[in-house]
Amino acid sequence: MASQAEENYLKALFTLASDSGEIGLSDLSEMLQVSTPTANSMVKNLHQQGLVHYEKYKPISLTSKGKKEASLVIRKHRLTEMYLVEKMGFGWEKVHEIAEQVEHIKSPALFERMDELLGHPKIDPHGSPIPDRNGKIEWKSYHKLSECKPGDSIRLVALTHSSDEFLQYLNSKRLSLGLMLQVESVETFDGNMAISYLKNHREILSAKVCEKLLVEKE
Amino acid sequence: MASQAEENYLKALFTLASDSGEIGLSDLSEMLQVSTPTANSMVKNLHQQGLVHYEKYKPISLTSKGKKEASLVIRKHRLTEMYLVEKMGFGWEKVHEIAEQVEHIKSPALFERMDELLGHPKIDPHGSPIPDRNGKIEWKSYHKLSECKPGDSIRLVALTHSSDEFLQYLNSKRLSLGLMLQVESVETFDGNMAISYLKNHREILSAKVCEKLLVEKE
DNA sequence: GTATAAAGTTAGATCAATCTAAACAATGAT
DNA sequence: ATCATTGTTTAGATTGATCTAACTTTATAC
Ligand SMILES: [Mn+2]
Ligand SMILES: [Mn+2]
Ligand SMILES: [Mn+2]
Ligand SMILES: [Mn+2]
Repeated sequence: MASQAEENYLKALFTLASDSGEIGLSDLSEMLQVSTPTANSMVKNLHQQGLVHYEKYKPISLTSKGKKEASLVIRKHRLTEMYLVEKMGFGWEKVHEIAEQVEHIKSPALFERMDELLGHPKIDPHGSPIPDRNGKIEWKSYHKLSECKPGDSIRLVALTHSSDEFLQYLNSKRLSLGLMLQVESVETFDGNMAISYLKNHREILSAKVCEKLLVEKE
Repeated sequence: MASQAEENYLKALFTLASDSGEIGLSDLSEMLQVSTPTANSMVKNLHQQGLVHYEKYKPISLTSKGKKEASLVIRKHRLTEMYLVEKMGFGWEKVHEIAEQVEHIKSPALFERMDELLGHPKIDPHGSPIPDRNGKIEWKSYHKLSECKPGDSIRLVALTHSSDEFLQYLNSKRLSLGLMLQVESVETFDGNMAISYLKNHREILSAKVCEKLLVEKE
């Protein structure tokens, strides 16, 4: 059974693989806030276990076994976040830290029960897909709000990143997933967008923010 | 912050203190399934932290600081068990193993929320008291079923031990906490007791079982 | 009271996960 | 092609939690 540390490395590798191209040791060590030698020795360990492809000085990647293991940890993480929000009333900005710990609990029954009680949710509170029991992920191709044009009416469905601060910021603007947004105008100079939503809300969102908001055309 | 291992030692020491007299290293090492030298070095470590009283070759005991810490871990354990049973539908025989892990999660908010959602329960699914936020425990003085006499009508309120097997056994006899029991007869030779309950259930319980069932006179 | 048994301690090793310092390899800029 | 920068690896140490083997102290039994 993978240790807590091993599970965190697998998860980090999976995430890095999905949002960048080649993974270097330094990416991994930075993401996990450990030194490169630490990451290096853990990668060797995971290699021994057949979970990562590794050759000296080459980029790192997960084997299919590794991908599956990683997906299952991510499944536990996201089910937990969803459970904390839906069943325990936590705000979406509070749940990541807790899930980071709960994801390591060894009890298939616990996560199966969360899944059932939640009605087999497909996404977590930040709009990220929840892998199924076999580690399969249904990738949706969403658009960034920043790519929308004036007049577009779209639904906010997910976030590309969900730091505490970003979530707090969205809270302060009353922005939440599922919301319909109207793009009023786009400033070509800096990419600022004016959007309106919820009857009488109107906000100017920076390009930096719009890049992180994923939307779906109805 | 106490590590997972440290928390387990504190909890073991607390439990040993409440159900035996003097605590020897061997009791501790046996309870935690580690070697005596391992327990010995951990006890020294906890002593350094002011959590246990320790002098070479003398019995071990928790300091008041240690007792409080231990109680708070037990609080987390029992709240978790209660939450799993009441809110997630687990059987009382399934929850100990999960709680053994969840009790180490560092998130006061998680346990506060469990407590609220449960309506600040005073006892866990096995009838053991849940310490309050300050680690205070309300000790109830229950009677053992084995001390009851024919004709007694009492309520089953707690268990002195709750191993998986014992809980399964109780399940098979449809015995659960809160139930009213009538003592029909007691066999003086071996202490076997005939009890009736739930309209039409009638069972002979061994002395071994009756010792582990705690009851309250209405 | 001494011998034996039980319980506790010390010493020394291991293993996972981490670190720093130093050496080495690949890249890419002149 | 050379060299500097960047990224990777090795070496060696540390810390927490564990172990076994050997030794010491305390308790128990004749
Ligand atoms: Mn998360
Ligand atoms: Mn984690
Ligand atoms: Mn328990
Ligand atoms: Mn535990």
